[in-house]
Amino acid sequence: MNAAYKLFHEGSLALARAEQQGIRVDVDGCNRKKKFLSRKIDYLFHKFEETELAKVWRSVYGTGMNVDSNAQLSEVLYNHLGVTPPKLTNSGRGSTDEDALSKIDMPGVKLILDMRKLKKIRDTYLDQFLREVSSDGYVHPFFNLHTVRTYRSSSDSPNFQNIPKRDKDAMKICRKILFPRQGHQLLEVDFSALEVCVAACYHKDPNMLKYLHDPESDMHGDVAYKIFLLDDYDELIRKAGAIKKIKEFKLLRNAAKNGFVFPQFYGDYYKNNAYSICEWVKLPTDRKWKAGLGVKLPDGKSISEHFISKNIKDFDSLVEHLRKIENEFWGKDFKVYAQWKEKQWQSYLKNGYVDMFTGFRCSGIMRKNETINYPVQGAAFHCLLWTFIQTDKVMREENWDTRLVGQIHDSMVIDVNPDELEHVVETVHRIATVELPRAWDWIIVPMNVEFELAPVDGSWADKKDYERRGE
DNA sequence: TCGTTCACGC
DNA sequence: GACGTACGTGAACGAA
Repeated sequence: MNAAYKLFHEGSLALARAEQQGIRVDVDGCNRKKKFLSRKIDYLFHKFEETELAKVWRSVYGTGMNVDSNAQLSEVLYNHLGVTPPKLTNSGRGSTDEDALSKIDMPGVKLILDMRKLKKIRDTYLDQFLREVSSDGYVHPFFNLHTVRTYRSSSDSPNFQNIPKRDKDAMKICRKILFPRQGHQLLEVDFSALEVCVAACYHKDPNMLKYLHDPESDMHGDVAYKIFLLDDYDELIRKAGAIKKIKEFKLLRNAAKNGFVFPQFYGDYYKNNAYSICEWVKLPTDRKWKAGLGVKLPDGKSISEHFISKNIKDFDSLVEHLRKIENEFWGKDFKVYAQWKEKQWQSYLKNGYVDMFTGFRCSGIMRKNETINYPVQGAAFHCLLWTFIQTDKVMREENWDTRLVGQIHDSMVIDVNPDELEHVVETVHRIATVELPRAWDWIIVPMNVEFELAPVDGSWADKKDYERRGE
């Protein structure tokens, strides 16, 4: 049987068993949270009605005024109140997304943003759970393998793959409602840097392989050194143990990782990176910098003062700085990676398709970045799916009481019987890190997984890092 | 009903 | 020298 077909056939059966199992919802808690949010939204709306923005809005639209209408908000803000749009939508009017509104210093605008956050939680997530919960108190999210161009999965009814995580308040409200079966606990298993690992299997860049093979090395930290010119702090960083430990450096490392490295891998370029980096370190992009702006370094010095001392005095010189780093990134540090990207594109232009390691083929009209990203994104998910299938198989063969309940592209969620916890963890760890690379010889880098565990009868919001025994 | 905008995940 | 993140689901609006 064709390998790609077999993976998806077995995958859909394993995912169907997870769907059938489902996740317990605290319906009463969900309703209470909804009421609480509605009261808060009402309160914010009353406060909003006192603002100048609301008064002008009502004078323009009368009884037709609708606070949920972005078209109306855009009209009032940019055409009646004379605010200059910080950015435009695709169709050319002033944008009202969070990024744009957060740049406008008006009390009414702030209240709109606050209301939006709460409405998102209530109307997208809580309503979805209440609508989809079955009479036994469980939701059964669908996991589809037939909807996505890259041969990843999708999820719906309810969507289990976009529940808030980064925003801690939203995370708690939404995840405190999701539970395992009585007497069980939720375990989440995450592949570390899965897409980076799979990409490295395609391009085989020697420098990237070195990073992935050496657990002591730190690519994001190294890039942070370059972007923020941290040589002066070298001794401090090494003495304290790591750039990952001191919170000021940790922020710079995150800025480098999420503002430069990952966007670069996905095909973004230095100017966007400069905006993103400025957002991370809280530097203005529209005026000359002076000492005292932005985040602080551990010695109390501001990032702006530090940049200025390195002759980076404003946004434009940061753009120029990042342009050089980008050139070095692809021209020197990851030259072989860059060559693979070009080869991949040329191969698509010649053949009209690109293939994945896992036997899938993407064809049709693609842009350059897509020919590069699709095979990586797809094959990365297939690593998770293979692990999911094997775990499901062992679960049934050994008659576990534990059940797989969901999957989020590079992680899986398991409803565990506490008596079986250690065995489950060891089994999943073995399948993901030993059996997977053995089954697929194209995997030429070490595979790693991390575990998070919630207490018995705890919610999905209560998960904490979990160390395997002997680690 | 469908396109657009917005917001959440990886 | 210019160009320039990928993949989804779902809610709400508003025009057709």
